[in-house]
Amino acid sequence: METDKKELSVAAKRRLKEKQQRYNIILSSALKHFCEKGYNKTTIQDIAQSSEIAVGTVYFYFKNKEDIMIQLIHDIGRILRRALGEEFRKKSGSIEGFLNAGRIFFYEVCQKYPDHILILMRESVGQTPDIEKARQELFNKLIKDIMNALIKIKDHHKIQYKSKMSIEVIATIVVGLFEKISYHFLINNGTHIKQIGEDVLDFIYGGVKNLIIGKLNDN
Amino acid sequence: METDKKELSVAAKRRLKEKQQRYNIILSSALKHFCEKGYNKTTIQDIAQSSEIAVGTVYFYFKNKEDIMIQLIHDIGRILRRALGEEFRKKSGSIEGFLNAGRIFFYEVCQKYPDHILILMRESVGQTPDIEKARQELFNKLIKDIMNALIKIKDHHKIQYKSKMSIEVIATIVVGLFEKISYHFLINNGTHIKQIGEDVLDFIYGGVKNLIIGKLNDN
Amino acid sequence: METDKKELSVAAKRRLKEKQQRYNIILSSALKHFCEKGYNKTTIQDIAQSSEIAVGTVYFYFKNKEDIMIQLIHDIGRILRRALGEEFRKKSGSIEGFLNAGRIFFYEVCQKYPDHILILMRESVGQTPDIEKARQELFNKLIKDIMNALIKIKDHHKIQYKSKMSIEVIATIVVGLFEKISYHFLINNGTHIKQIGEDVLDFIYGGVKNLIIGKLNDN
Amino acid sequence: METDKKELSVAAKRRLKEKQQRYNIILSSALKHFCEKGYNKTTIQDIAQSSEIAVGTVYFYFKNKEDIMIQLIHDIGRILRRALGEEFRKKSGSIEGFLNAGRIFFYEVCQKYPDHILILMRESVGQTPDIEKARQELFNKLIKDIMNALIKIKDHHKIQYKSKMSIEVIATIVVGLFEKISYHFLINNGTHIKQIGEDVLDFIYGGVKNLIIGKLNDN
DNA sequence: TATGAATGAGAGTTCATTCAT
DNA sequence: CATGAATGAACTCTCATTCAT
Repeated sequence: METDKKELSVAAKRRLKEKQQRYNIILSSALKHFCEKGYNKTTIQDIAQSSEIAVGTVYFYFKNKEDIMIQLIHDIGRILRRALGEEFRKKSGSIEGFLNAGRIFFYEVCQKYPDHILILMRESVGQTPDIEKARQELFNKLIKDIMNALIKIKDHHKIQYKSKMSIEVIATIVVGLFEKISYHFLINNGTHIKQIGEDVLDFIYGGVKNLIIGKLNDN
Repeated sequence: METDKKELSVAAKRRLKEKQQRYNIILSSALKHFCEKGYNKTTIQDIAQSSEIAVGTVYFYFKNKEDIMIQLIHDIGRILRRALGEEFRKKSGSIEGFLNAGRIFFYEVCQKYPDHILILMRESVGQTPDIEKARQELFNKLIKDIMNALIKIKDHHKIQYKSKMSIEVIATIVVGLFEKISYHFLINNGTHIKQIGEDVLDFIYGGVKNLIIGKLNDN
Repeated sequence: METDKKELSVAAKRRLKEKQQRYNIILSSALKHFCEKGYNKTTIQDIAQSSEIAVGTVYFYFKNKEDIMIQLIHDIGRILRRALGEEFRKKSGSIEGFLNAGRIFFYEVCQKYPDHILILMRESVGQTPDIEKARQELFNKLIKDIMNALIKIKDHHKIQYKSKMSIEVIATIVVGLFEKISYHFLINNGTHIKQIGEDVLDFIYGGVKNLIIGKLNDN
Repeated sequence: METDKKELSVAAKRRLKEKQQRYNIILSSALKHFCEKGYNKTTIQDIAQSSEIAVGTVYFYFKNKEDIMIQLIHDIGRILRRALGEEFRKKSGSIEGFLNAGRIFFYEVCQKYPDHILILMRESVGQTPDIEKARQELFNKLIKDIMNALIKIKDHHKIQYKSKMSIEVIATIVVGLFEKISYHFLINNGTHIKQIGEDVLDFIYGGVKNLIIGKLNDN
């Protein structure tokens, strides 16, 4: 009896695991196709076929095609924010931590998840209102994360920002800057990354310095 | 005979003018629809209807739907590069001219052509390979324009850039930065524009200063 | 052993009762959904969900979706024929009993089972051949019930009908008449029911009188 | 020149006529299929195929499948109301004209347009809200037409109706009665029509007589 | 040049039914 | 008995493009 129960439980666990796996397989199939052919040219058939399931099964796991893209954006958001959040926390309040987060994005996230970045920067743009909303929400969250980091920098380094908009401006600039840079250099060609990265960080450092009153003495 | 010819010539002129007008009407109808509904959701019938012509006529003026978007991107490119080019030429080589160009983009182009900017930044993204190509070419030209301006600054101010990539990095950053900033602040809401604009220019100025060796003494 | 058997028997009874309950829950869920959304727009998943069972379980109790509708029609038939049969029997052969049956349909069945009536009059119409068959069979039975009542009236009141078709015509008319009346007045709005009911019965009475030879003295 | 113009005009007329013909072909194809297989089992492909046009062309003439059914109902309405209206007008106000209209429906409309009647009575029932609306509207118009005829009878014969609802009740009954009768006898079998028709009219005559105060002296 | 009816491949989505657990 | 994930055929509808007039 006990073994029976255990076996059942094991079977249930396995089924649950399989379900989660299927979900992930569909998502990564979609990611691959969206990158290769674009969102519009990718059909549900394509996704089903390379996931080795029936078309209808896709609709068991996702509400519709749009929903797949939105979940993908959420995934990317989780990856990005976790990576940046960790780095912000390491040297909380210091400008170094801030620049390190940029380094992480540039050297690690973009290298490890180029497809995800491509989805976020290109394939999810201008599709449907709901996808646009998900994209915007993610960017707004990123901007807020960066604004929080900038506020901590203010307190830690005992500085002031030039205007009440400066924090939002810096955060927005940094996000746009990384968006373009990652797209321009990583997607088109992957050379001189080290040098580019350092230049970008120098640019940001210079930009931030020029929008504060006070000095960023490193501790 | 002569009078006939003259009459024909007048008629021909009128026809030519009408032809040009139709072309422009189609383009501006398309612009409007692409902004409101996006490229994919806009149909040729939509464009024909609001241009008050037949569907078939659209195909006399444009090869296909894709071609309309591409011509639109070319238009936007002409507007943007003319505005920036003029400004670069005014104070050629000086950092002020460089920053002024940014000011012009921010205060004039974005205000005057918000729909065009939206097309370039969002609706033309991730559609077809040829559209993507046109978009990329425009951005590359803008980046090159800026790189040229930066080279002139180098000569004029007698400075050096930190690395051989710096010029390209700065140009790319500036384009991406304006892309995000214009989208984030101008499209979403139009408040505090003056303050934001100055912060952005300060940021750029700081960023550039941090990527050069030498001083930007205003001659 | 015996106790075991008894326990089993109790359990079996309970299971049997539960089974019957499930069957009824499914039927009433289907009834509700068919009325609200129509037969075609109602899915098995809808029915399963509001019955709080799994989709597969529905197929244990019913052969298929069609079967659910057919059982529903049988149910409605049972309700209707029981109510009318009782009334016919009470004053067997008298025209009063005949009119009373109409009264019962109008004042009691329609009030108590508006959803069932809606199913019979609208939602079961024009769906599948088998459903149509079940519907027709029910109506034919009703017509036959009424024809039998009319025959008894003939014998009891010692009258003749004008033609050999008259009985069938009256029966058919009465069914169609109630169908439309119930739909028009009870489903759309429930006002003036008393007055309408009396008018309807007067109409039927006048109609019947005009199709017989002899007098309907209430002896 | 003139001949040219005339030829163009002729061509234009022909094209317009062809367009109207296509519209009618689609409508009659749909009518046929809806009767044979029912609304749900009929596909747009079916209709397109037997109209010898492409699927897309159907959507040039009709908004969607629902729209085809609704236009069909409108057609039926026009046929019915024209036939009845003519008859009502012939002997306006007399009970004979009223009964004659019934005769026309029974002996002519049902014989000439059995498929249309089947659509109205069965295939259009319980499909979509908009179809149901069109159906209801038609029946309501018919009921109103009959009510108007009954009012004229009141004035002409100088009679009163038993209650304020009587007119609406009679009209509703008559519509429902013909609905069922036509369906029961014409669709199932077409025998004894003459006898049935007379019985039905006698029934109606008796019913009406029993809901009025005064005498229906034939002028 | 201009027209607009016609095309038809192809898309997303639904859902009754099955069956291994 | 009950479950619910999986199926896949079938449907409606779209729309860029063509071409006879």
